[in-house]
Amino acid sequence: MPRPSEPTRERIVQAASALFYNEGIRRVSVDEVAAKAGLTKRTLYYHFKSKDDLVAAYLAARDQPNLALFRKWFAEADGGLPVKVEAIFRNLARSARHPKWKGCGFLRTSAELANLPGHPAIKIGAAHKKKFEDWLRATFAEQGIADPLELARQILLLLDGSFAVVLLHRDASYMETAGEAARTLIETALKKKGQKRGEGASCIRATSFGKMGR
Amino acid sequence: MPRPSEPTRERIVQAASALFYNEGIRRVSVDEVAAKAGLTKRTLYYHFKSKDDLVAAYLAARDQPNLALFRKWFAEADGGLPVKVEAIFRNLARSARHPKWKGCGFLRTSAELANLPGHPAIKIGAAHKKKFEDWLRATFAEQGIADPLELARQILLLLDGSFAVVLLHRDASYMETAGEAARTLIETALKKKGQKRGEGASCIRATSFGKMGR
DNA sequence: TTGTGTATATTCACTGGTTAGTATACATAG
DNA sequence: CTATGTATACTAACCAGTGAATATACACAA
Repeated sequence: MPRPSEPTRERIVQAASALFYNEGIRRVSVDEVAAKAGLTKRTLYYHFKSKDDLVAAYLAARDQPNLALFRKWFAEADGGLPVKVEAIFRNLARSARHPKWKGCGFLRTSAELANLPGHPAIKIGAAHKKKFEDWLRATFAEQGIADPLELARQILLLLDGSFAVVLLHRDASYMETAGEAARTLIETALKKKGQKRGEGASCIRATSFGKMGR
Repeated sequence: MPRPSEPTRERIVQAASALFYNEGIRRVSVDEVAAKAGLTKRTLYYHFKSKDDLVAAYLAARDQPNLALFRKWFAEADGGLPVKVEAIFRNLARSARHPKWKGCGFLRTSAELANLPGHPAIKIGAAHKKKFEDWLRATFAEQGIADPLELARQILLLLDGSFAVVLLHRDASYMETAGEAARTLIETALKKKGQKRGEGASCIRATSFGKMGR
C-alpha cells in the first residue's frame, strides 16, 4: 500500500527524533528507527539517502518549534526585559525536571559528532543557535541596549551552559541560577544604556555601538 | 614479556584518552584502543573489566591535570579577582583555537551517555565539575563575596556554556565574551559585598548569606 | 648456583550479535 | 504500463567480550 509518502517521511522523522534524543545518535541503529516507525529499513532508505541525512532531518524538525517555544515563554511573561528573559530559564527548569529530559538535542548532537565538523546536522544546530542569538539581539536592540549582540551572546552562553550543567548533575536548579545571572547582566546593560557621557539623557537611537561582537 | 604492568595500564589510558576525546566514546572500538596502545584486545581486558570501565578511567585521568591547569591560569594572572577569572577564559580561548580542540571531554561524554545517568564516567565528570565549583566558591568566599556559591555557579555556567557554544560554532571568540560576562557578574557581586544595609561598613564576616544556592 | 612453583601478564583465535547500506522483486495508483 | 513506494533477503564489515594456552619474573628450595 503506497501513497502515504509525506506522512510516511514525517513518521520516520518522529521515530528518529524520539530515539536519537533519548538514546543518542550512534547508539540508535537505522533498523531501530525503521521498526519504531513501523516499516522496513529499505523503505526508510527510500526516503533518506543515509543515516547522516536522517540525523540532519531530526534536528531540522526541532528547529522552528524550539524557537517558537522560547519566544512564547518570553512573550507570555509580563514584566520588564529581565523578567521576560528570566521566564525562559524558569520554564526551561520546569522542562528539565521531567524525567525524560535529556538536555538540548542540538548541543548533544554536536558533542557526539564533534569529530565530523562539517556534518550537516551540526550545521543545522549551529544555524538554530544563531537564529536564537539573533532574535535576542534584535529584542535587546529594540530596547536600546548599548551592545545588543554582546548581551545576546552572554545570555546564550548561560542558556547553553545550563543545558550542559543540568544534564551532567541532573539538578535543574542551575537553570534558575542561570536566570539570575542573566538578570544581572541585563540590568547592568540597561544601566549602561542610560549614561551618555557629556550631555543629558536622550535615550533615542542608543541602539548599537561600543565594542564589536564577533 | 610481562612485568611492565602499571606502565601498560597507563599506556592504555593514554591511547583511550586520545581516541575517545578525538572521536567520541561510541565511535571508538576497544580494538582500536588496543591497537593504538600496541597490544591485544585480550590484554586490555586483563587491565579493564569492560569498555565502560575504560571510559571511566579516561575521564578519571583528566580530572586532576585539568583542575591544576585552571588554578595555574588563575594564579599566574596578576590583577584583581575579575582579571584572574577572566584569565581562565582567555587561556581557554587560546586552547580552543588549536585545530585538534574538541570541547570539554567531561561534558561531551555526559552528552553522549545521557541515556545512562548512573554511568561511572558521568559520576566522575560530575565530581570533576563539582570540584571546580567548590574551588571557585572557596576562592570567592576568601574575598568576602556575599554569596560565593551562587557566584561560583554562575561562572561555571559561563564556562561550560562557552565549551558547548565554541564547539558548535567553532568560534573561540565566545570564550572571551564569556570572560566579559564573568567580569560583570564578579564586579556586581563585589559591589554587593560593600553595602550592608542599615549601619556603617564592617566588611568582616560578610561571607555568606542571602538566598540559598542549590 | 640451580631447579621449580606460582601469580602476573600477554597472545591467538573465536563467538554471537549488530551494523549501514543494497540487489532484487513486488505491489499499487494513475 | 509506468512512477512511486514497500518488503524480503542479503552483504561485508564491525564489535564487545571470552576460552584456552603461554610466557615471564620472582620467591623459595635444594
